[in-house]
Amino acid sequence: MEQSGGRDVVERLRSDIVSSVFEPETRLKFADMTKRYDVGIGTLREGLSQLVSEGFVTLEAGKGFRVAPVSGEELIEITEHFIELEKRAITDAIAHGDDDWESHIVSSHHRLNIIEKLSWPERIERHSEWVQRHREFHESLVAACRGKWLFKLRSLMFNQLDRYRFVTKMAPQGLGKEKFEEHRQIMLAALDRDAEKASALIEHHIRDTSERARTML
Amino acid sequence: MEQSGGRDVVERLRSDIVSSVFEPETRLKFADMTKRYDVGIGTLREGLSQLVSEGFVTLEAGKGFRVAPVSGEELIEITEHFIELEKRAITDAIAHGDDDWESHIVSSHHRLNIIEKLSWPERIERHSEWVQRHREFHESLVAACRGKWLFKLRSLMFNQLDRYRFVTKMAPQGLGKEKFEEHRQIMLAALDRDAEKASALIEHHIRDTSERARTML
DNA sequence: GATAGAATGATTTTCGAAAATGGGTGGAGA
DNA sequence: TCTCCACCCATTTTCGAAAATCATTCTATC
Repeated sequence: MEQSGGRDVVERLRSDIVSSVFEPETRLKFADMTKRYDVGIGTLREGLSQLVSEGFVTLEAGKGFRVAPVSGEELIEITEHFIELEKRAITDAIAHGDDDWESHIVSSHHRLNIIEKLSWPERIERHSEWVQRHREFHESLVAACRGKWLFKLRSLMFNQLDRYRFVTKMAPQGLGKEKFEEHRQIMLAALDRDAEKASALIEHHIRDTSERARTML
Repeated sequence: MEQSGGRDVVERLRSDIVSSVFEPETRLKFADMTKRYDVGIGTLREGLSQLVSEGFVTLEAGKGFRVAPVSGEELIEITEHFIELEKRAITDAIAHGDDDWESHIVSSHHRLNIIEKLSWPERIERHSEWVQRHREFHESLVAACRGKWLFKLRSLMFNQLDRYRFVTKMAPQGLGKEKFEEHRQIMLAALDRDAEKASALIEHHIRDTSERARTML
């Protein structure tokens, strides 16, 4: 089998930062990183550099890379930006989505469901998979929106929220069941082409999650 | 004198793309680029990679980097996003700006003025400087906005607009004088703490420029 | 004892050579 | 004539060694 190759080192890095494998403000030294991810210095540098643009990492000239800090203030700001962008995106997607769009929503929701139905220990075991599928589900909802930049910007904000969502995932279960139902409701509203309802549901879904995250920060 | 060092290779690259030194869709080969910018392959790759996140360059795995395409549709979308973000940013800046904020607006406007007052041939001669000072002026207006991400996102959109602004700059003069006055009006509204007026002026300023650019595309 | 400066070690940053990949040409077989 | 495959060249992508930079400790001098 072909080894990782090193093309998805960015994803692994982002995943590790989101999962707090590296805590905020931690220095990311090349000596350690190259061993951990089994790639060369140059490749790693390119990856880190990309994460700087995404806001996960900071770069101080001459001092190297660090994991970007987190704060309640920033969480609030990111949440508001995301909600704003997402509402516009889903409204447009609902207006212009075709059959492929609908079917992809259904399939990605199903994939998310499979993990969300698992027992608690199994679920945290496969947490990185959950992150991936959760991202894909929300992405599928707005996939049909024209507006390349609208999509880019909302994805930027969504990825940032992943960092903060993580803290709520490690908390005692109970909120899982709620979110489970919320996802279903959002899907149904989208398939029903009810933009108003889908927007409202998403707004509540996101804002509620962020609120909980903020209290746990 | 110390040679370039290679830390601002990103700015030179962006500047060359904005100025259409490399036309859209052009392949950016490392062999040529390393000679042109006098930096190594790795450094260049890191720079290109950053421009991918900013949307100036595209990267197809295995096929290398290309200058991102331009289109009237994208111009419209970028314009609307920028106006939306900029209005929020300037409103917040006007509400919270201090004396330093004001004085920096005045000084950067002055620096822009110096170039805008020049004769036509001199002005296109120093076009890259104009781009820089124009950016700094608009940036100074919103510098006091809290909201790190609001600032980031609006800057992303502003940089994209630079590409499209360029086509209008090469057109026969006449619009120069108008923009000259518009910049002054915007500055006065900001110093007067009139958020409504400043927002309206900026909206018109940007939308008008984009409209002209679109007809010339 | 305090401070500046030099020397040392750790880490980042740069760079070009080597490996991997893609595109294109030509020739053999049908 | 057309298709397929093997080869070759151009280009990208990866990688680690060498140079540059930053932080720290040690020493000499006031």
